[in-house]
Amino acid sequence: MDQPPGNSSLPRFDDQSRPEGRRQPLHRAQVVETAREVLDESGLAGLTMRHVAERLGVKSASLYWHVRDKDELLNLVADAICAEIRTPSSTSSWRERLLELAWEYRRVLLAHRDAALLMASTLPVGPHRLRLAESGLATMLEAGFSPEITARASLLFTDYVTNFVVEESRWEALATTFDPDSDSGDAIREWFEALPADQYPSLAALAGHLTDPDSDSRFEFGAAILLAGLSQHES
Amino acid sequence: MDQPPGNSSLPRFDDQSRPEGRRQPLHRAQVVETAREVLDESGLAGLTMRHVAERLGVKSASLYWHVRDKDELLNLVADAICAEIRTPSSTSSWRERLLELAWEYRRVLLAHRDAALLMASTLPVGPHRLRLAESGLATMLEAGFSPEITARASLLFTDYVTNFVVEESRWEALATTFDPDSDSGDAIREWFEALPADQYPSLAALAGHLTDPDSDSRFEFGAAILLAGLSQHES
DNA sequence: ACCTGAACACCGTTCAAGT
DNA sequence: ACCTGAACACCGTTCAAGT
Repeated sequence: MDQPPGNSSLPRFDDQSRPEGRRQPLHRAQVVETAREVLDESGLAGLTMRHVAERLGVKSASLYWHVRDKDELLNLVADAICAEIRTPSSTSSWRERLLELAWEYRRVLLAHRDAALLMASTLPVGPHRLRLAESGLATMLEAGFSPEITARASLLFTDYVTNFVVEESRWEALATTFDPDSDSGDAIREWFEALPADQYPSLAALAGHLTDPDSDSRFEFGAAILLAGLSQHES
Repeated sequence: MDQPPGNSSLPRFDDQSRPEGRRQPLHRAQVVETAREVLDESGLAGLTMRHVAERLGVKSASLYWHVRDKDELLNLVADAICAEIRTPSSTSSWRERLLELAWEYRRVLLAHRDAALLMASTLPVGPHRLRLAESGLATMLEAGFSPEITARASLLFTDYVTNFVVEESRWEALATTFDPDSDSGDAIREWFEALPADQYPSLAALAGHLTDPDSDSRFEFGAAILLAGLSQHES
């Protein structure tokens, strides 16, 4: 295991303005698309330059002509996934729009294996991820929140969704590891219940709730907390 | 780069109950302590079995006698770091106790390189990390919150702190990469300001606030939002 | 009981060389 | 312009063998 990347550079996404005239500009898009397929099948740990190259019928060294390094490829894949996000219309209240945006973002993250982990490992610098941020910021600015509150709350909200899905996916993977048959995560709950009650009385008592598999409901709960806290700052 | 680990098993931390009589039980603690030193010096990406072994004057294969695998070692290091957390006393209100716990947890995370990333990559199954969770849960239960709200809010709060520090550290590393001299992150702010204003008007306008380097203030803001939202559920 | 040697099956990346 | 061969400098982990 290694550390997530994402700290190396701030790329520009101006690839639509190519030298023109040539007719193999598919190549870079092909690499990204293939990487997305590898991610879906093998997860982030299985997304290696060598596997992507192999699937393209090419040697791994060839990828470095199309892409600066693996970090850039990960950024491109992350942005490609975020292209699926449908930004909410402007007809509803700021609460409804933020809530809709949160559910929509989560939906897309859950649609691709390890997508949340990829977002957490990568800087939000692609056009579609910027579009997601822009949507949240614009919603709050229009609602009359101050620039400072808007900026901070928007980061808070995006990070909430991303990290919720990271934990949600990790929990699901763990539960199926320990309970290959049932999907209820009983083994994990029993582990909490078996904790020494003199040292960890609350943990043992709340084992059932801490391992609650209803992640939709848990997601809604957190989002509601954030929105309620945010209302405090409404102008 | 690889994917964070943490999904492999649910260890028991009962190492104080050893077979007795022998007198080299320092070994495992030595390995963990050395790994913590390597983490502090080289970060999570530099924390490899081979480096830990080398620093101990031993071959990497030897580590596998003391530790099942790297994931277990990471769990032990994570818990060793969390041993530094001083849990707040019970004399104050639930708000004050949760807030104090959050600041204290963040303080410890910031005291060790990549500590937040390590917590995010690892399951909270060690005794000191359980103690941290127990403290938050007990605080809320005593304040009269329902078991369900307590469990969900406590997870929300812990994850908030962890992920805030992950982002905070990432941002700091990025800022010093682009502005080696100044610590103000000017280059990143300018990158946001240079975004096409017709597509990303809010992002460009809020560039200054989005790159605000006052992370103490941003941390306080998020914690206040969570506490305010939580008050809604007070019994 | 503890450690080593040596290997296995991987990584990301570079670079001269081919076409 | 694009790809290959071959290497470099790494990884985590296993396992027979030493002491």
